[in-house]
Amino acid sequence: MSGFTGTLNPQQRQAATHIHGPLLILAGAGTGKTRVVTARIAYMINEGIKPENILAVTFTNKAATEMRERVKDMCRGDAGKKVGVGTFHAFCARLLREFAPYVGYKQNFVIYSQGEQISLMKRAMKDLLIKEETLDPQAVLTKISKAKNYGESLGDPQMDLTAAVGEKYQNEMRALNAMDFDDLLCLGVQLLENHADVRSVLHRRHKFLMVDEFQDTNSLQMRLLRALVPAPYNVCVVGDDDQSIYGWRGAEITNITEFENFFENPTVVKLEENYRSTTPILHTANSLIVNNAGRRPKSLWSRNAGSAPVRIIAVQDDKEEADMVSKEIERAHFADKEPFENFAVLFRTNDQSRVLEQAFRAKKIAYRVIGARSFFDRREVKDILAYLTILHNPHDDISLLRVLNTPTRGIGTTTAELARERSMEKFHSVWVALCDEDFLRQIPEKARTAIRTFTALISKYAASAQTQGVILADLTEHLILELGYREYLQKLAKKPEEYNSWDNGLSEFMNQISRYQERNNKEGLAGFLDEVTLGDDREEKDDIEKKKGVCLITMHASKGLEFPIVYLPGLEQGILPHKRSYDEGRVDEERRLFYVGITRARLKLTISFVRTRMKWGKPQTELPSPFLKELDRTYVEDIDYTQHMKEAVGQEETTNFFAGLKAMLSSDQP
DNA sequence: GCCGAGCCTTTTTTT
DNA sequence: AAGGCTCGGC
Repeated sequence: MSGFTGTLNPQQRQAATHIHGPLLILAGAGTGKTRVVTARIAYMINEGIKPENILAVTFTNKAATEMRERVKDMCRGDAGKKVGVGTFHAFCARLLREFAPYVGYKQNFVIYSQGEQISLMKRAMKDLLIKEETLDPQAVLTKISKAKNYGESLGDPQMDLTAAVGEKYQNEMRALNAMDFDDLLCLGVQLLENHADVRSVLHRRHKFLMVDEFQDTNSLQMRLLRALVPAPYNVCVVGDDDQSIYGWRGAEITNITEFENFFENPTVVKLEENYRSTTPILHTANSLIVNNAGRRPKSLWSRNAGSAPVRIIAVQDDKEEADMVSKEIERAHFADKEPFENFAVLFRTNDQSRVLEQAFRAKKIAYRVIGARSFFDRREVKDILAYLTILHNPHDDISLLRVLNTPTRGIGTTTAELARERSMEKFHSVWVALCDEDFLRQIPEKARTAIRTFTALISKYAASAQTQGVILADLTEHLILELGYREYLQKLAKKPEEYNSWDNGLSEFMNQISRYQERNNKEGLAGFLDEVTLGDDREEKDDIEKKKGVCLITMHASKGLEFPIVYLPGLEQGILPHKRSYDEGRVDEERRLFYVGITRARLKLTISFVRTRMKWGKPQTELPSPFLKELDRTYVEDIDYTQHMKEAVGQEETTNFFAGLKAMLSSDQP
C-alpha cells in the first residue's frame, strides 16, 4: 500500500483507491473526508494519471482553497498545482471566458455581484414602473434566480410586473455584456449541452472529476456535471446529506440521496468513524439530527470518550452573553495557556458578531471575523474596482455611472440622465453616448469638456491595461493620482480618521492586486476582476491558519472547519431556527445548520441563549430555541448563568484576579 | 451642480 | 445602530 493511503482506515482506503466508475462517498462530519479526497488525488497521480486531467470542483471558495492547499502539500513537486481546483462558479467563469461567443457574449464580459445586480434592477424598475407601484428589487432578483435555477419561466411580461421587470433586467444584462452568478451556471450548462465540440474538448481535458460538498449542489450544477462526465462516469462525489444547508440557494438534497439516478450503479462508501469530537459532543449532535425525516441513516461514533459535558447556558441579554463568552476565553487563555485561535464563536446571522467584537475589544482579546466580505464593500474599494472594470469593459453602465462623477468633475445627475436616455434610444451603452459627438453637442459647454476629459482618461488607461506585461498595481496607483482620488476623499472625510481608513483601504487594495499578479500573470485584469467578484480570494485559507485570535464566523461559513473549543450563542426561537424558515418550510435545514455548528467542536461545546436581545436598537423578548429540547441530556449540563455567578463567587474572584493580572501586565493600561 | 440634514428601512445564510 | 435616500438650501 502506498504511503498516502497507508494511514487510512479500511473504508477510507477503499474510497481513496477507487478510481474508475462512479463513486459516492458519504462522509459524516469529522470523518476525514478531506484526507480521503486528497489521498485519492495523490494516489491517482501515483498511478500515472496526469494531474492536469483531474478536476476537483467544490461549492464554496473555502473548500476550494482548502483542497488546493492540501493537494499541493500531499503531492510530490508541483504536480499538485496542476490539478484543477475551483468552485462551480469559478470553473464556469473560466470556461465562458474561453467560449463566450458560443453563448452570445463577448470575451470581455463582466460578472455582476449582488450590489451591481441591485443597482441594475433598480434602474430597470425605474424605467418600467409607474410611480405608485413599488417592488422590492431584492425580491425580484430572488425570483429570477429561482427561475434560472429551476429552468422555469418568469411568466408573461404582459400580465405580470415581476416578469416584465425580470425580462428587462435580463435584456439589460446582455446589452451590458454582464453576467450574474446564476448566468455563469446557466450559460455554462448551455455551452456544454448545446455544443458537442466544446464538450469533447473538455472531456479530453478533464478525465477525472471530483465534487466536494456534493449535498450543496443545485440542479444546474448537476446538469453541468453530467455534461462534463461521459460514460463510464469517472466521477467521485463526496458529501453528507445531514450537512445540506444551502437549500435556500437551490441546493437539491436529492442529488446526493438519489445519486444512482444520475450515474448508474455507483460504488457507495460510508465513512462513519469520527476523528474530531468527543462522545458527549457527537452524542448530542446525533440526538438532534435524528429528528429530521428522509435522511440516509448513519450513526457517527468516536473513540474519544472525552470528559467535558456539553453546556447549555441561559443568560440575561446579548451583552451578558458576549461578556460570558469573552470572560471564559480570557480566563482559559491566561490561566490555562489556551491559545486564542483554539476558540471559535459560531452564529446564525452576521450582525450577532457585533456585540461579541465589542466585548473582545474591551478585553483586548485578539479575534478575526471570517467571511464577512466587507473589504470589497468599502466605498474606496468599490470606486477603484468600478474604474478597473470599465477599463476592461467600458460598456458596463453600472460601473460607468458609479465613477462618472467620482471624484466630482462636473458631470452631475442631469447630464448622466441625458446620457442614459440617449443610450436607451440608440440601443447602445452609456459609454458610446459619451463618445458620440452628436450627443455631446446637446450638452452644456462645461459638462461637455468634463466628459471629453473623462473619456480620454479612460481610453488612455484602458489601452495601457491591455499592454503586455503591465503592472496592475502601478497602473492603479497612476490612475488614482491622475484622478486626484485621494484629494477627493480628503475633502469628503468628516474626520481625519475617516480619511486614514479610506487610505488604508486603498493600500490594502494595492497589496491585493500585487499579490494577485504575483501568482497569476497570465490572465491580467480580467482574471483579477473575476477573482474579486467570485470571492475567490486565495489568500483566505492562509489567513484562517496563520492569523491569530478567536474565530468569529457564521455557521454556514464554518462548514468544513473545526476548533477545539466552540461557542454557539443565540440559540433562540426566531434566530435558530430563523423565523423566516418557518414560512418557507425550511426548519429541517435550520436543524442541519445547528448540527453543523455542534459538530465543529472537538473538545468543548457551549451553547447559550438569552432572554432579551437588542434588535434595531430596541430590546426584544426571546424564547429558547425549540431545538434545545431535542438534545439528549445524557451528556448535557444546563446552567443558569445569573444563578451560577452568584453561587460561584470563588470562581468569579479567579476571573477578576486574572483580569487584574492581565491589566498589570499590559503596558498600555493607565 | 453640490452638499448637508433628517428620515427611513433593514439581511438569514453565499456564489 | 447605521447606512442609504430624498429633499431643500446654496
